[in-house]
Amino acid sequence: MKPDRPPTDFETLVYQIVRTIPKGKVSTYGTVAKRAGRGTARSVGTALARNPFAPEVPCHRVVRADGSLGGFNGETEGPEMQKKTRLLKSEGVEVRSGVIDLSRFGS
DNA sequence: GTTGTGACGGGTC
DNA sequence: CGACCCGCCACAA
Repeated sequence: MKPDRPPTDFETLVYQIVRTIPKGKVSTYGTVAKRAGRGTARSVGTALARNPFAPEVPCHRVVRADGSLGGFNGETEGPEMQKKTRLLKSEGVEVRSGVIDLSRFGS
């Protein structure tokens, strides 16, 4: 199991930015990093991985730069669609083969 | 202070 | 196309 650790300033900053993502849209780790003005996609991914505010911070709205879902949920075309992907679609994001059209949903 | 890891990104093979 | 490599920054040991 992964022991919980108190979030640092950088992580809190990332959570705050991700939390501002409008429904039906998605952002990328690189974009969030740019918004944070600190770190890069690597650090943002690590921060979201430790996201202690699961329902509060829509980490599922954050995807990779290529439109791939990322580590939170990769395979969507299986017999049972993952919850996060389904939720993403519920938000109005078109997820095709585990890939999102950033051309339309990239905030 | 140094090393290793990670929900990434872009480039190269 | 996919697979592989290096570089990036933040965090833990």
